[in-house]
Formats: sequence, C-alpha cells, structure tokens
Amino acid sequence: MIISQACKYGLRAMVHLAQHSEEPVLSRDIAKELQIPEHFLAKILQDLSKNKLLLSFKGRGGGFKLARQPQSIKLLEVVEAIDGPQFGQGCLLGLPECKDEAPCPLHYQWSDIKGSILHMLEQTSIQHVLEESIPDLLK
Amino acid sequence: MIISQACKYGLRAMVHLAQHSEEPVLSRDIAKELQIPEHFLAKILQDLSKNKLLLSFKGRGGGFKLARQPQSIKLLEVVEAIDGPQFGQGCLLGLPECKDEAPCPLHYQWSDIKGSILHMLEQTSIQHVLEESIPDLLK
DNA sequence: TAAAAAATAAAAAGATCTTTTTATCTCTGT
DNA sequence: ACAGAGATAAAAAGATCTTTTTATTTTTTA
Repeated sequence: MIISQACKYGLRAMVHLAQHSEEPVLSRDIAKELQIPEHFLAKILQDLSKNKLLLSFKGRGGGFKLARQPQSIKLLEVVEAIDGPQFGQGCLLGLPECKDEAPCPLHYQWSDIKGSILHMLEQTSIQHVLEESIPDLLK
Repeated sequence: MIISQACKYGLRAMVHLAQHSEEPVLSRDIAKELQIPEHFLAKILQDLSKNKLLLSFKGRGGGFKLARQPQSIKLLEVVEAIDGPQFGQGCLLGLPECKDEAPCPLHYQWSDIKGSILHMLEQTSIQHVLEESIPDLLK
C-alpha cells in the first residue's frame, strides 16, 4: 500500500549500501543479504543509478556505491527515482477535474495527508534510517 | 496511489446512490453516468452488497440502494469492503518483523500517517461528501 | 406460464507489477 | 589480447488489477 514493492526494496538497498560505504557492493550480495529477488533488485539499482543516487562500477571489484553522503539522500529522492515523479499526486475519488480551484469534498483533507507523507519522506535521510535502526532489524 | 481504482469507483457510486435514494438505480445507469466500466462496477457493487452496505433488487424495477442512511456510512467501510480489511496495514520498508515492540526507524512516523488516513476515512460519511460537493463535480 | 428485467457469476483479455531466465556489453587484471 | 567479473538489457513467466465478453439465475409482470 502507498508505495510499491520495488520502492521498499530500493529503500532497504540504499540503507544497506550506507552501512557498507567503503567499497562497492555487488547487486547479488545485497539481494542475498536482504532476501530480495536478484534481478528485480538489479533493475531497481539501475533506476537509482540513472537518477544519480548510486554509482556503478563494472568488472572485478565492481558493484554499487552511494553517489552522495547518506545524510544528504532523502527518502523522497529514492521513491521518486523508482515510482516516478508523479508520486503523491491525484484525487482520492479519482476525479481528474479535482483541483484547488474546483476541489472535491475531500480535496483539502487529502492534500494534507499527501503533504504529510511527502514531508516525512522529504525530511528523512538514508542516514537517519540507519542510525535509528535497532540491531539486526535491517541487516 | 494509496487506494485502488476499484475503491475510487466504489466511493463515487455510493455517493451517486445517496443522491438518488428514492428508488433502486441500475448498475448500468450508474456506470454510464459516472463513466465507469459497466461490469467492473457490477463486481464492485456486489462486494458492497455482500458487506451489507448496499441492498440489491432483481427483476423489473430493481437495482441497487444504500442499505443505511448516507450519514451513517463511513468511507472506511466502503474502502474495507472493496480493498479488504487489511487496508492501512504494513511497514513502509516492507519488513514483516516491524512491530511496536521491534519498530523500524520509520515505524512511528509511518503509523501516524496511516492513522491519519484511517481517521479521516473513519470520520467522513458518504453524506458529508455529497453535501460538501460543488455543483456538477460528482454528477 | 412465458417473457423480460436485472442481478450474479465465470471467464477471457489486457495492462501492469513482480519475479525469473537468459544473453550481451563493458571494464579490469594478467 | 584474453578471460573473468560484473553491470546492463531483453524477454518471458507469473501474479494481480482492470476491463470486456458471455452466460446463468432470480424476480417481476403481463
């Protein structure tokens, strides 16, 4: 619900990479450690690469690394890289005409909720998730 | 996002039925009026019937009617009838072990957000949506 | 009692999301 | 230059969600 399975995997992979930031980590190893389907994760990591959240290195000793410091990478960047930038849009009733000028009856309450989701994802960094985690929960 | 297409259709159909509460309305007519695929809507209305939110009448002069007063039907009842009672569950990172006792780093913030969605759907009735609607937006 | 109205049900088609399988390209070390 | 490591890509398989098509059952009415 709310965010896709791919997003959940992507967020967990980013946290894992923040935990192992010294050298590149193999896509395969992340998948094994986090119990994520290997090639589905590869696709996700490529999306994150294209959006410049990850660096990739081919050949021996290669793998994936965070492109920036984990405290500067916000969860929303990860979510939008994977689920697309239109994440958090749309009317609760699915009405295409529903806008600020012609709102449906739930428009403002719904906008508040969407806003609080976006705010939370915007304010929280990968580093924050890592720091607050209890031992072994994320691996 | 967040709720399914079927739910959006279902909510709009319920509001439509609240607007035409005198006699039963044909599934077909609702679909035509709201521009919803006819047989997909029929399936949704049957789910709402099984969950006792609608009454159905077969034969000539039949159709669907609200089973209760529109001010007593909460949006959450409609959503749970269509998307299932596990709506609003689950960890943002998809961790099955994430609980109050062993929370992931986003657990409490995420629970707050899910709580505000559920609260909003719980507090809002079909009648409320109908009353607050600007002319012609819902039809 | 027959016919028509309308819900109910099943199933197939299409689309999208998730997973698995297989192949190709690029980089690195020898 | 070659071989292996690993990312990249394509595609197929499965699952689920949405839509469309077709058939069945129940109820009403003439």
